[in-house]
Amino acid sequence: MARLLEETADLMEIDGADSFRIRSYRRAAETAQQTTVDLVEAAGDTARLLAIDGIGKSMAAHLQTIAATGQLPLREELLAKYGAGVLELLKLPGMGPKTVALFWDAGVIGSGSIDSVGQLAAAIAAGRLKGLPRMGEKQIEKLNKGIEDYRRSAGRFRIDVAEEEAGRISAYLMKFKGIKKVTPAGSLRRGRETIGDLDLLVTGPACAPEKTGPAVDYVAAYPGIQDMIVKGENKVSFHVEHGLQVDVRLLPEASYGAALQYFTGSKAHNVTLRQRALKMGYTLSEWALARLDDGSTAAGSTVAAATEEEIYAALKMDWMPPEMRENLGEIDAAASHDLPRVVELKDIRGDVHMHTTASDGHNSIREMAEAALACGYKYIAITDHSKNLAMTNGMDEKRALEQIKKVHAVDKAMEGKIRVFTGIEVDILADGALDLDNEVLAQMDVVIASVHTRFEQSREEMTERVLKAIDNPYVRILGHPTGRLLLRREPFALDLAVVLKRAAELGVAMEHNAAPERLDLNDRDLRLAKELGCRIVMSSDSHDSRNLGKMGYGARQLRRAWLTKEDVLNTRDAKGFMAGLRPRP
DNA sequence: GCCGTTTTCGGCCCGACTGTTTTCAGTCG
Repeated sequence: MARLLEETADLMEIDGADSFRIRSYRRAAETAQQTTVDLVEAAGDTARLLAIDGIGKSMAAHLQTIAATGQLPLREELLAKYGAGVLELLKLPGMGPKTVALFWDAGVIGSGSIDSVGQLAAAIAAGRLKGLPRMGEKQIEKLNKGIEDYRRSAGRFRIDVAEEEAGRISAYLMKFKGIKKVTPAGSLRRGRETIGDLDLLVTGPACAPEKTGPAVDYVAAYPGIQDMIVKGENKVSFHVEHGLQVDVRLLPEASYGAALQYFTGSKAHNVTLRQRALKMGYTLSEWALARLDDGSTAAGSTVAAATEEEIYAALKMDWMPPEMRENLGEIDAAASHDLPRVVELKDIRGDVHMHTTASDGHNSIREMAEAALACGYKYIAITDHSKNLAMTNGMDEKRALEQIKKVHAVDKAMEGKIRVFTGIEVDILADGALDLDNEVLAQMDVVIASVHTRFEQSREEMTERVLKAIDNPYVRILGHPTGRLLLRREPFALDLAVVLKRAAELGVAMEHNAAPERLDLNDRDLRLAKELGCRIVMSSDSHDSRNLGKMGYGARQLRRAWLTKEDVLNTRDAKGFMAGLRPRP
């Protein structure tokens, strides 16, 4: 639904529709993407749709049409007019709706075509763009480069990959005298699971207005740059390895808070925030929150600019963590001082999903325990794979029982500095049965059940399979519930709401697998899990002692889902954690 | 197309950068 609405908005823009009408479609698309309401189900009840912010009478009817037919007539109509290929054309850098419309009017691209990028490339090669308005030599060259970039563009990047790149660039920038601070903003700061491009804010004396020249030159000399996109007074944009786009912004220290707020976003959060500012007689930009003197100019006196806290305070709001800034109600909550205190990484006291050399891990039980102790944890559970996963050297019943003894030995050897629980990540077989006998599972402290095979099952089969697995009374946690691998493998088909409801009844906890390639459940599904009464356990799923420290990526997803300490079982001490798990039969 | 401590009509966020413009349009975030 989100995709159809978004594409309709794109097409309407090419068609020259009213921009505010277009905005409504985009807003509805965003809502469809983020809501925990099952829109197909809600389509039967118009009042439920109308209750959603940004959904009015027309949009509700559109949603109902999509739910019933899988199509939106307006989109079909515009696609027929301009050709399906224009949607791809819009993704080219520097290519917007006006340019698409220009090319369509000029016959450069045609209706019915699905390869508008190819058509455009051919038109450029044939020199058919010459003479069109705004199509000077440089513009055409830019389009050509845009096509090249697009054809090898990498799209989105995992949060850990983006963070490492940010670290490298920051280290380089900090060597410049006069640069005092480098802060990642944008979706990285908001902790999104994938990042489209990297926003880096830079400040210090070298970033003072009209004196940025040398600093800009230094930024532009970063050795990792593959090609330069933009080099201006306050902004340098370039691509680094794998096509990741980096936007570096230089800002004076006095504006740093305004800039950080602005470039952290999200866009939707900022739009709503600026509307609020206007109502209060202010205007908000990356430079400052300023008084709107007589409405004629924005040159009023500065109200707040140096820190985010003072800007939010001037707007009569509480400051909120960046992870919450998605325009999902946080602005109202901050204004009425009702923001929940979301969980923090330091609240996490134990990690109960990790592997050792007994299956496919790289370290011994003892090494994992020592590393976890160094992370400040009070307890861990050792949860190696079961025999069905032969490629991981998964354990059969006999080895699993031996492993219990080894874990007990290490637990004892740690002398109470850290508790080491026994456990298993037992495979959920294709029919929903578990891979190890109940007699063995009964002896494990932490039984995590996970799907690792036969991802291609139908939604019905997979849902039955998982329901059957969690019905087993020894299962205490459902591991990586949707099985996705970010940017590599889609989640398997599953009626998650049904599973979550049943898990809540049974007392089976949902894992949030914090490994940056999984982050499973995702933020929206975590919200849904909370709404349906599930408890969450966050785990690192470490296969190497060095990965124990990567829990922070998961913590950010929990914060994005507005989860509090109380919602997450492993914020409790060892005793409280075990008491919060499903009781053993 | 949505929405209401300005409003059921008439509003709807803000600025940087680029190219080809001689004062601005288009794109981007």
